[in-house]
Amino acid sequence: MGDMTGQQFAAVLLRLSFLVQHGYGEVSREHGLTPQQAQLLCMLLGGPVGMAELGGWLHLEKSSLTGLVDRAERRGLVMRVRDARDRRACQVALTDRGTELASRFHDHVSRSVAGLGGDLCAADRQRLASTINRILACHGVPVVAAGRADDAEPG
Amino acid sequence: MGDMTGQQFAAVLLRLSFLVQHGYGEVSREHGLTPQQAQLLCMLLGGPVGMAELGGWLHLEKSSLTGLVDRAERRGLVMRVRDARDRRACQVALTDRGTELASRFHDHVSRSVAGLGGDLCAADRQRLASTINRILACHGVPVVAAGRADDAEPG
DNA sequence: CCAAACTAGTTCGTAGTACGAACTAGAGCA
DNA sequence: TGCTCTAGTTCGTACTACGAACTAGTTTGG
Repeated sequence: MGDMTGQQFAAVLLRLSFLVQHGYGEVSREHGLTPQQAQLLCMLLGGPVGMAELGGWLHLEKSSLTGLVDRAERRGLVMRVRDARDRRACQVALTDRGTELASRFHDHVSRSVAGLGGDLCAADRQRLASTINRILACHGVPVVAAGRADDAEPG
Repeated sequence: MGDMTGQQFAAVLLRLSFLVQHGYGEVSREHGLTPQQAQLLCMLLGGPVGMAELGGWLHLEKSSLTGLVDRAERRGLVMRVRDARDRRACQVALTDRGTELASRFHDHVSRSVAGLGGDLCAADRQRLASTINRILACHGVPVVAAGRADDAEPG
């Protein structure tokens, strides 16, 4: 149990990440969403966002985002709001139905993912979270999923 | 810094997982692979595996796996080996080219993901890994990615 | 021994994801 | 006014994933 190779460390992170993603996908599916659509909705929970910014958050090319938003719009979950200042640009906003679905999804997926660490004691969870937060901070993760850089400052 | 809500805990795990997946996708791309193809190749690094088992590991329906293996086979990365015992079944094995690519990818992605925790001290990395391992063990993660349940017993 | 039931994997149709190149339209500046 | 830049869309291609229906082998029960 002495030193750990980088490979071992990486393998652990990768496995956790695949586990979390799998859970995310399952919950999405239960809500009739693809993981990408679910992530989009969660990004919008804090209010309307421009296409360009959204593309940055999701690491998507603009053409990919157009398609994602198109499909969500067709389903009545989001709408494009033309920007009055710059008539080329538009903001993407949740519809009422989208807001409700996004909230339910966010709630459900949070519970589900939090449940993964169910058998850790509070101290372990706290330590885990704070170490991970240190990693995230170093890699400029302002927002990734399930409710942007939300109003929760753990530290 | 007292108690942490489940939501906060979940958000941290989700962000880490999206960060790791993003890195995984980038490295895949640099090797001319999709993340799915890369994961498939890594699963095969330990030797040929039957379609059914592979589907379980990757959480894929059999028809999805057929397609994934088809495309990898077309690219000359894997091949189907008919099972002599049960002539319905087949094992998927890496070709020489596939083995080389998989090894290079695995090496690269391991370095890249391990690098995410670069500014943690050895003790922190060790503690992080062992806590995550506890989570993984409780959720029966025998193998997820980047080199199955490999010959490395960290504890 | 042979038919019925079962299993491994494939095929097909559909929907969604993601990209890059080419394009439209509006904004901004000389 | 014209030139350039930028926001987003369109289009064509490749890939992902699913379920239903199917093929071909295996196993089981009469």
